[in-house]
Amino acid sequence: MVTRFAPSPTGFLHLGGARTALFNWLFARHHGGKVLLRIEDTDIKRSTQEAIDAILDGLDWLGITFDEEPVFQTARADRHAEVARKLLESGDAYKCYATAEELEVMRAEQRAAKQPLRYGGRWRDRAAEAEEEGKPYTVRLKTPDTGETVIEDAVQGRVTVANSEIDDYILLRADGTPTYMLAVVVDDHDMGCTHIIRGDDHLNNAFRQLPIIRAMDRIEGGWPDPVYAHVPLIHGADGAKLSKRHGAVGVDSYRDELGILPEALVNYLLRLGWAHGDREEIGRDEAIALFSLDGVGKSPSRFDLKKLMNLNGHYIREADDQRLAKLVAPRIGLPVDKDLLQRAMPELKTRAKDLDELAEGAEFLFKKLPFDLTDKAEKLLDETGKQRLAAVHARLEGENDWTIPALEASLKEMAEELELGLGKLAQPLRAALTGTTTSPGIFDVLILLGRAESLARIHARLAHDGPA
RNA sequence: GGCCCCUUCGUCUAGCGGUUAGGACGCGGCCCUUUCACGGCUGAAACACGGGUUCGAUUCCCGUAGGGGUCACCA
Repeated sequence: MVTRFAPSPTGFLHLGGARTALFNWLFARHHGGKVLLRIEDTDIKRSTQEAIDAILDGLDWLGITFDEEPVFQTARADRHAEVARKLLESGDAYKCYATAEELEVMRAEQRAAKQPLRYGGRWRDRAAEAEEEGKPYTVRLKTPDTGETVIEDAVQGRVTVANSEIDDYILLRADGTPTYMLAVVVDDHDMGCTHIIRGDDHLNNAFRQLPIIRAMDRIEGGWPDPVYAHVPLIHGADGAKLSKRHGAVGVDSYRDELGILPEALVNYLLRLGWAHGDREEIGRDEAIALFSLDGVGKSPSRFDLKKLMNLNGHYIREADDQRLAKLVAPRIGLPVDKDLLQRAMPELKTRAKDLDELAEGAEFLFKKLPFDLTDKAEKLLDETGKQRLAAVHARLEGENDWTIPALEASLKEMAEELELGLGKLAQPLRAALTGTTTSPGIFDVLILLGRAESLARIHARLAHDGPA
């Protein structure tokens, strides 16, 4: 059992591609088979090394690994041409001398006449004529023109297309290079792929590719039909195929710009178009255990950032503190004490849905006096706020047991004496300590900052003659 | 336009002839509470429409409508 992911390197790793890769990977792992990677770089003009690196990098980040070295399609051009030649020799393909310009004119006429756009087989039954000798030609597949082709798709079910709908398309370009349509089929065969799991934008292609497979099976044998599984596409919020205009579509921007954890994206992508009863939060190992093509739905799904974010919050809460500290540190615009950051993590991580929010929440730890307060925090330190802060300061100065239970007992007692809610003391204190109105529990903040720093920050506020 | 596919709350989905149509995100309320979160409870919210088949259709069949995909010497 062999599956494969076959991206064309014309950009970053697209979300849709990532999900296709994930499904192939899960399917293979579930069945104890192999997943292979093939880079479809036959479009030399659009393929770049950066794109290849970006795709490899994205897959690696998601933890999608392959069982063999990647196959580069361009390196196999000779083999593709060889298959084309066999098809030519057997009469399953023929030489076509029509030029690109002629064909464009033909299509324009068909469009104008509202006819279906077809090649029509103008060179199909003409043996290469003498006068064409030496002229450039393309090699076209001679597809059957009667009957119909049926595919039992593992996701889409039975799909039937009349053979008359299938055009004689080009296998080899005039310069002798293979087209995608030929290359995929040959490579899938040579790589031993048994299951083709891909986006359903390829469903129509399957009907065009099958004739090559069947012809080769007739010619040399050993070319069985693969099992096809065409997975519905991911759409944007507007219901159209996900593209650049929908904003972030590369997995790298989810990592770098949105601060998403790979396990969150994997879980989200898994649930987009696939389900196993009511299960929502599914880790990697469990995904392997549960995955099957039966669970893949037939309708396209829309990408919902809110839900991804929610899942991300879940995985942040579950993530190891040391790992989080490492990921968050570079996102804080201040020199960071990694140790302190890690110690604070249990309190910080319940309050963030992405790594930037986490960084934002951690910022107060690393501020240096004097620092500014947010407007809301400033308002908490009005006359009464300052009075209460002064009282708290006095109380804390006399506190030698700097632990959560002791500080909590102390301030609660104080609040009772003053007949105030604890919040009346905690909020001004929070403002002075963190410069903001939201933070982890006030006693956690006191402990994290430590006695000296806490008292210094309070003192700085009391000494400060700012507005209000 | 031809061909192919799809259609359950706003979104992701469960359902595979008989259910008070379930869960999750988001949204509202309540609880917890030192803020913000987390967590718990709770509410509003869906079977596109029309015909069949059937004792009975969300479920099966056929239309209609809507959406999507695809029609290159791109992949």
